[in-house]
Amino acid sequence: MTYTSILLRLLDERGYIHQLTDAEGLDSLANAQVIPGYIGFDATAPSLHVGSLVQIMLLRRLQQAGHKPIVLMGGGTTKVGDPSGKDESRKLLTAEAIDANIASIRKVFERFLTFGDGPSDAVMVNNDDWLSALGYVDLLREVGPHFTINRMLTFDSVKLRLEREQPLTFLEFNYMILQAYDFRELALQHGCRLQMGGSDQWGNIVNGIELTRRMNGIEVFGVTTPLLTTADGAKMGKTAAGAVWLNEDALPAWDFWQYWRNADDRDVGKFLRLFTDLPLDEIARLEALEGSEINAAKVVLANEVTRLCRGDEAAKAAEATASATFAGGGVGADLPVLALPAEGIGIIDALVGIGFAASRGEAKRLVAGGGARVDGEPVGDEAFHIPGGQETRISSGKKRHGVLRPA
RNA sequence: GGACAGGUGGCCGAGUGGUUAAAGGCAGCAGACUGUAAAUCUGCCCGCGCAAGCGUACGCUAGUUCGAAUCUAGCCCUGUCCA
Repeated sequence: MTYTSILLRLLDERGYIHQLTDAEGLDSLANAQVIPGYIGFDATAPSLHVGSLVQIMLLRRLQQAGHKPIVLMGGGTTKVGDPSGKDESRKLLTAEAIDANIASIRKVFERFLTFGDGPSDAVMVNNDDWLSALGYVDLLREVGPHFTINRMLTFDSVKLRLEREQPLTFLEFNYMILQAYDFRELALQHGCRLQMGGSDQWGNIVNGIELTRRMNGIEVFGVTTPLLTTADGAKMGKTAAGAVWLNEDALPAWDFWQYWRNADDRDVGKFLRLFTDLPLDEIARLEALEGSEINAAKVVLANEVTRLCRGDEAAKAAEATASATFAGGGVGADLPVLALPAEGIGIIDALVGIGFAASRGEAKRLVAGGGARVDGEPVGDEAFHIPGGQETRISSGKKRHGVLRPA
């Protein structure tokens, strides 16, 4: 359908919409009022990673369209221990750890959203505030009658596990009820009318909509985003170094920038639309670049995403490092640095010390395989000694570079 | 509580007494080709050691054996069915 509201047009043309519960209803509501809308986030780690970036940008778009983003932190659900990660039971986090995680995660949201008291200013809430106060019997009486086991069993999240004969605990089974309860609570407390989330959240969102209507007669809406994978089918956000964290202290800006710079050709347009504020005609131009020219578009992508998430300076520094390192064959300021002792250092120790190899064995294999370079020259001898006294460039493969600098 | 089937390296999954640091696949790393892309081909892929080798490792704990991922007992966990 053709949307008339600024919000849905914006979301549609930039590729955020996978499913809508009631497109027309939401469209006309968006024309009529400022919609408070929320997305829930985990508080299991001190930083979110790239996998959550679509949702964060979605809240940003909501605000750009004049509506009110609500960031729901799952402090209460995290307390129980998020069971969604298959069979391994996670360590339960202490309340203090969860609060610290939330504070840390908030720093990233402050870059993407404007917080405050105004009508379209963002707010952050914690479901611990209401979930922890719930009594079990009260919850059962209040919410229990609105869910049938029959229907709960039909949800994909449940059905798949049963079909595969994988464990599904009662805790997990109840998770959807708590999430549904969140939506109703936000509708009452904040006038929230919209929940957004990944496509895997569809069931939970629908439950929340049902529950809110049944208990309070309020009509609320849901939007899901497509499941984001890279063009070769992998989940987003994994690299050699591990997850691509959004927080600066969890992943240096240089590595963050590199992640985007190395995007698959086929993903460039999609990423530009989802993760940057560039106008669509500009994106269309960049996306149309062919052959090696697309690399220019990747640099723009890396710059823009890094700027949003880490700030302008970080983005500029990363780009400068990239051109010095790759185009100039020199060393950029953002590269990792290892102190070079006056007497020099062995190649193996250097590789391990700077973090290019996790163990000495791995470093040796790297050297044996021809992947280790010193000042651009391949080193094939694991006994190779790097002399001290002068700044030296060390590399693992063609992409990971570092600097040995005299102490 | 009972019967049966299971628990193997980041993941999946072979392996029923020595030749098993454990097939194969996926993921990952590196090389070649390129454009810091993809695809393809090649090599690597527990730790320490230059090496011989040593240390860890097949749910946990005790045993049998010259020798165990493989056999025995107990325990823990998961699934299916029964109560």
